[in-house]
Amino acid sequence: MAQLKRSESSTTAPAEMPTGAPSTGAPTEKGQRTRRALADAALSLLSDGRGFEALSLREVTRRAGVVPAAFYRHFKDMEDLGLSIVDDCGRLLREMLREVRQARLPTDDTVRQSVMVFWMYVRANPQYFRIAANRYGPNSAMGRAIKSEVARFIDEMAKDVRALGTVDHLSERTLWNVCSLVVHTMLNAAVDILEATEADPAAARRLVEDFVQQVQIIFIGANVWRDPQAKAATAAAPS
Amino acid sequence: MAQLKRSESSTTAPAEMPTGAPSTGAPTEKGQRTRRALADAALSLLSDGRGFEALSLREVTRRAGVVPAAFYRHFKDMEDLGLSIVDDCGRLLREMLREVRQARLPTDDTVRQSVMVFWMYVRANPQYFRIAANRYGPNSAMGRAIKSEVARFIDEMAKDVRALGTVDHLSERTLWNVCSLVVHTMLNAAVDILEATEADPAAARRLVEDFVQQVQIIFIGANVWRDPQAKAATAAAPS
DNA sequence: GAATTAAGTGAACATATGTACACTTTACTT
DNA sequence: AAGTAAAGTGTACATATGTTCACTTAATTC
Repeated sequence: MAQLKRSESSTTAPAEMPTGAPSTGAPTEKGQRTRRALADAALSLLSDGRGFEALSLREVTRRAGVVPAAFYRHFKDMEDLGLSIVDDCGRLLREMLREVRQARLPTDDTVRQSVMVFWMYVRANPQYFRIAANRYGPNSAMGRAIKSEVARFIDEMAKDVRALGTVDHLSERTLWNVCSLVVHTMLNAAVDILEATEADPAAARRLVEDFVQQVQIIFIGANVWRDPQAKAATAAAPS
Repeated sequence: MAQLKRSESSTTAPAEMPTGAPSTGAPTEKGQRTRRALADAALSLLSDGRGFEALSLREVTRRAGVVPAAFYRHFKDMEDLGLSIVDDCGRLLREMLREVRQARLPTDDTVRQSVMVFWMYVRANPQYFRIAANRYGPNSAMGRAIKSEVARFIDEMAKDVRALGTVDHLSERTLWNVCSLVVHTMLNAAVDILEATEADPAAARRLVEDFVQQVQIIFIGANVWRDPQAKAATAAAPS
């Protein structure tokens, strides 16, 4: 349930055959290479500021330097490709989280330091953050997959923040809410920053600073927040 | 500069001829009607959870009950249509802001009450909020237009909040940052809520509550925040 | 009511797309 | 080295798209 429903085509390995058959079935190395080429082609097209839905199969194969028919050797259809990409993206996000986790620091600096790790990842893998812009579109399988991946990310982050011991007064739901706010702000920022970074690097740095401040404000708010217990201190309106 | 660069085809009126010519040039009533039909068709297609870029001209005309060629009597191309829609959307947002402004209330309840107005608007005009999902895609004219419209919205909101007199300690930039955070959170929420509202109304209400809490936390954080003047109280890291 | 202009139609075009099939090439296994 | 299955090719077809043009219909103005 909490696990992202992975498509048949897991990205890295071909999901080893359940029945023995050890001899055949293992995909060749070149196979993996063009598979990656297709994914990269899609990502590069996505980087031109277009939505995934606006991509055509032929376009992708063209960019990958392959004939259209070859596509089907690797993916069932475009949707399958999309899911595979989202999968990779999730892996990256989780790796990033792990890195942030390792960098234990004095409390209030944690935010800025974490943002710097984030920013580093964004610059190193722009394509993967750009697809965050496709995170809506509920009826598309890709949109759903991204949402699922983001939820997972929020879950892990909530656990991490909880472990810091600085938010003991927050209920589970409130904490999750806070983390959700931070993550979505982060994804928004990633897209904006990437957009600016090519045109005006100085503006991009300013955006990063703004993002730092936003996250700091959120955490300040979270620290001060008191969950309503018994008496409703926060809500007085009847509606 | 601050004004959204409107396309040739302003939505409501045909931007009266510069030179006199008072007799001809006025578009007929039926003309306006199918023009609206086209926009509505696009909106309804958008509501299926697809991105604007994934819409085809023929699809729109089909849904509007018009032959493809008729499209060109009203819009130069799909991009033109998109800009027109964004324009309408901006009008709606500003109307919403005006309504929130009128409802002056005890300070802390302002948030909840404002959110309720917002929520009302979302339910009344789902289509227009759904297109917020298309707010990325920097290279598309539509994406840029939406961004411009959102920026305008943030500007007005910042002015309103400033007028409340509860954030005198915040610098312009910090205030703008806070409002930006709120607005983007609002747009995110709108999309999520609309998605849920059809499948599970109870979940939708919960999302609204979560959104209320997020905004409250942001404003609490903003109230506590102190802009660094001279001594840097917030940032101690060298990097 | 005739004239004029906007709005809508139908057919046609060149082009792009997704998918299928039989085929050749490449790489791995024994 | 031979055999086998995967990976890649080329061609083909049905379908969808954007745009055009000459045309009919409807509305507005004099």
